[in-house]
Amino acid sequence: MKNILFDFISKYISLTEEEKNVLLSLNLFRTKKKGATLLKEGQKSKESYFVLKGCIRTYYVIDGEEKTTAFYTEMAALTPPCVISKTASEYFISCIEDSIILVSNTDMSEEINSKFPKFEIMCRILSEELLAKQQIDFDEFKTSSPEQRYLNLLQSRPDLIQRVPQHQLASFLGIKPQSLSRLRARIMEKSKG
Amino acid sequence: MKNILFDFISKYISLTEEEKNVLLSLNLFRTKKKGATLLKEGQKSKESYFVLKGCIRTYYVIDGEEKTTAFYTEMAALTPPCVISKTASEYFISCIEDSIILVSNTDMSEEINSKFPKFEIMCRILSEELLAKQQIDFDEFKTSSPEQRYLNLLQSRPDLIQRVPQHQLASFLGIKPQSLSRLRARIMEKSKG
DNA sequence: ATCATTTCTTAACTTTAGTGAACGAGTTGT
DNA sequence: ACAACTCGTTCACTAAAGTTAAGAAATGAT
Repeated sequence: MKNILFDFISKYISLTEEEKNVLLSLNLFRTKKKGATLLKEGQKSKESYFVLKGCIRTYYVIDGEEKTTAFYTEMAALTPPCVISKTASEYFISCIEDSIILVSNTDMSEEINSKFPKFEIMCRILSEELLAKQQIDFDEFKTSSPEQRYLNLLQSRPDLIQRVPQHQLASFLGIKPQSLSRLRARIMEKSKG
Repeated sequence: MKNILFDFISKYISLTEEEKNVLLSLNLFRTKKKGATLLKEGQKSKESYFVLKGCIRTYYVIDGEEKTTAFYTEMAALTPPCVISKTASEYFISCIEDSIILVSNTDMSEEINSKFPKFEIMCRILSEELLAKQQIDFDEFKTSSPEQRYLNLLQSRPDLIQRVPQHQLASFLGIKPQSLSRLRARIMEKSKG
């Protein structure tokens, strides 16, 4: 697990052994069971997450229905909007699989950032990259039909289709589970005929 | 114009008069005519933008058709994904109105950030905030129908409906111009009957 | 192992978006 | 002033997603 973390960090900054030890001494790794909840709607939180192994999802409950909007798998980082805005969370976060998550909190991060300006720089670069990546994803979503979105997902994150329940995939694609079933049948039909 | 910039910055960090002067001495303000292009598809760029006055849009050309995905108005910042990934741009940026834009470039920003760690912190916070805000927008988009999206926009950015052409608004909402016309007629009908 | 629950698929029907075409209003360029 | 465009709207038609309901398959709990 340590290696996954340090491999990730090394893409942005280089750490000395001492710095690595400081990080490890904070004991941030958590193992979570499938189905475990990390954050609930209405809750306040200062926690950010980094997925070392497994898969977590964010979902809203709207009119009693779960609407899954994002999946985070290995090497993905998530700071919920409520942590930034210091307001109550509008959504839930839970584990889709047994997972190992690095959980950090804002106060601790601020402290580390002020002690090690390197981290401040990493956080800035990481945020910029995530923002750019999300802009592209959002644009792709806006400019595609549900069917194209599904085909794109098949290309870009084929693992998700395997490890995530269909009804959660559906709302991730912005449609109902029945529509996803139908759309998949339609695609199969096309590739046959 | 200076005031708009410094008011914006003051939300994140406080600047001394000297620091303000350093910023102004860089001469970053640009006035642009309606229709002027800031970035073209296929082009490489190191420029980031901050809108002081006016409105700019990002759009793709897909199968010969313009697909507008975002609008940036007063006090909005934009670093195109291609600047972060150092690749050729996938989209265009142009002015919808006569605008005053602050244009900065990566090399200059890096230099300022290393000289004034304050700016590094501001950039990190700003990126985190924009990321959080965009996550919410994306989630809202995914969980809404086109009609709901239009009604939301009417609430959250009523000025856009006035200052932006309908067909650009349509692709921003993820639909065709004809569908937006129809959808608006439908809403009018409902509020009457 | 069995029962209960959840998940996925299918189907029929309704609603809405996409498509192609036409029209009038407003703009631009000459 | 005129022609050429662009833009927004409307219409008829097609295609696809939402809705409601039912049943099969998979999962979980006792």
